[in-house]
Amino acid sequence: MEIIEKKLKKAFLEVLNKITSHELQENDIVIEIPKDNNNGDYATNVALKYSKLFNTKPQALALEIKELFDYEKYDVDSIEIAGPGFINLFLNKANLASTINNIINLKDDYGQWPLQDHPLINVEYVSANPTGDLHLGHARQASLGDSITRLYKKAGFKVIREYYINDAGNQIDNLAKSTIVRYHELFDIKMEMPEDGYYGQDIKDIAFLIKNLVNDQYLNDESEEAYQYFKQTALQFELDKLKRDLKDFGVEFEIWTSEQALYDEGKVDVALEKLALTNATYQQDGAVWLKSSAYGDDKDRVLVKSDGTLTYLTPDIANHMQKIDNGAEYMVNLWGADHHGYIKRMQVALEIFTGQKNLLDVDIVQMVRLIKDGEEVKMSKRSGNAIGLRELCEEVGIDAVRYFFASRAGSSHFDFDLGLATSHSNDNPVYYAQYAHARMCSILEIAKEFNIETLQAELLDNQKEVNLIKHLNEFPNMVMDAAKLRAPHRVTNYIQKLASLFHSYYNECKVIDKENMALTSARLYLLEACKITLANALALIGVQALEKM
RNA sequence: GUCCACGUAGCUCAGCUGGAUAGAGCAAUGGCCUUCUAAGCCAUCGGUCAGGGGUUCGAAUCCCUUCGUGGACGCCA
Repeated sequence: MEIIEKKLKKAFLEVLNKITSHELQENDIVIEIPKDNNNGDYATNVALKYSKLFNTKPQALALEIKELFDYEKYDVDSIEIAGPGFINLFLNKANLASTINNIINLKDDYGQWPLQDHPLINVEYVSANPTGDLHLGHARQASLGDSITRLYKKAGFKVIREYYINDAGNQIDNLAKSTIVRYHELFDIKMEMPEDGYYGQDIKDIAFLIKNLVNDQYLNDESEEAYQYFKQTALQFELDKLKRDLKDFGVEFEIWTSEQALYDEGKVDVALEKLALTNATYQQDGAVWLKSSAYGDDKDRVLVKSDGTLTYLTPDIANHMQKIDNGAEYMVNLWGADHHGYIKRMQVALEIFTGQKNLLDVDIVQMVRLIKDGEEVKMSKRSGNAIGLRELCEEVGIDAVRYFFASRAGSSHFDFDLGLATSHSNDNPVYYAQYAHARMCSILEIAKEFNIETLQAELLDNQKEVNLIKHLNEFPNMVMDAAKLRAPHRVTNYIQKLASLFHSYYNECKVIDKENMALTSARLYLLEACKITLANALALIGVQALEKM
């Protein structure tokens, strides 16, 4: 893959190393596309950045670079020095033609980087308790997590997607108890809900299902068998619902790790034993503690409670150890903001285990506030009628929800205005991008019967055409940057810009001109390249590229 | 109280590994369909980048500090 920026970096590196003996690397050179076309097709600040290092003035250094630059080799028409010492490049058209041909040849693979020499990355996200419906925070995590893993793959990283199911612990007992209460209600028997009971409609649905299956068989049955039946049935129901909702949302996982299975397979015990061997644990007040404070945590953490049961941390450590056993060499977790304080202890636990730091990065995804009529809609577990992922998709549409969540950095607080998203759904940015794609398809459809001539890129001399090509050319770089930063909103920014450049071009230039097939052909090549790139970008965030609207 | 994140246009947010005049969408105002899809385009309006200091050729961006918002500070998960 020949990228113009990369070529130019090499070019400047060559020149700079001629001027001085300082050993600069390719990464030391920054090539950017100026906002103003008058400042060239590309620009660099190397003269400003390194004049001090070279013991000269920016302007003088820039002038020297200009003299030594190999114009022919790099298809550069001219260089201008501007402002305090910016070096602005004006490209020759040969560069633009190669961009278009390259995209059309690669098609779906445009933007795909070769497999990187980088460890296998495990990305865990959503991991909501199987005790109710997915809420908007989960939806945001699902959208971001899925887009991040798609970006990783496009950037050439090996990645595995994981959902950790908390199917053990108090919340599952509360699920079972809540189901039992609802089941009895169906026979007009009033029972007391557990303190942290679940009040959602889904629990009533499970109770109804159980009634249909076993009728009154488990009424007032306090046996372990009956309890296990309620628990397992409810769990299975919730899990199936989770998987279905996520799949409908376009979000899938290679691995579903069961917390209970970690217990059953003895992996939690093994983790505890291994930790004990490192001398990083101690006994106090009848509990087993992890010496996490010695590694930068605020305080030590309990692993085994004095009643013999485990804290949430312990099986989660086993979970992360299993990831490593399964080949993960780098791990990323997306957690809700309420788990913020939990990051350090997990990183510490992994450090104690492996002796390595920086194995795990945790990205915090801030909560989503739902706004309706200018006021926050309070989500109450008790009321059981909160708006979740499924309801939101039904009202707004999957593409719009995915786009909306992908377009905002997870670290920022996010108010989701339901009124805006529903009543003004036609103004949603996702339609803007999809409409651009549909328009491109429409023209290409009409032009299907034409006899297309070979590409003469020099005919594409309209400024808007040049801007489009330059933006298309940036796609692979955007993919790599967005992947490394785990920032899917860079993709939506890219999409908005591409759609905007295209819509603007569309209104200024008519693509099809039967009197001038050479120009028409050139524009059709450009259009095809735009369509491929836009579709590839939309695929990164799981949004459909519509052919018709 | 301690720790972390965030604070950019009326609203929701980009820009933050320092660069040229701070951007987009929505909202507001005025134009553009006998012409490849008007879910579009063009123009206008809109900013003390929370406040204050510092670092330097240059700061929304990096550092310090004050204020504000959210979150975390369990032998809950």
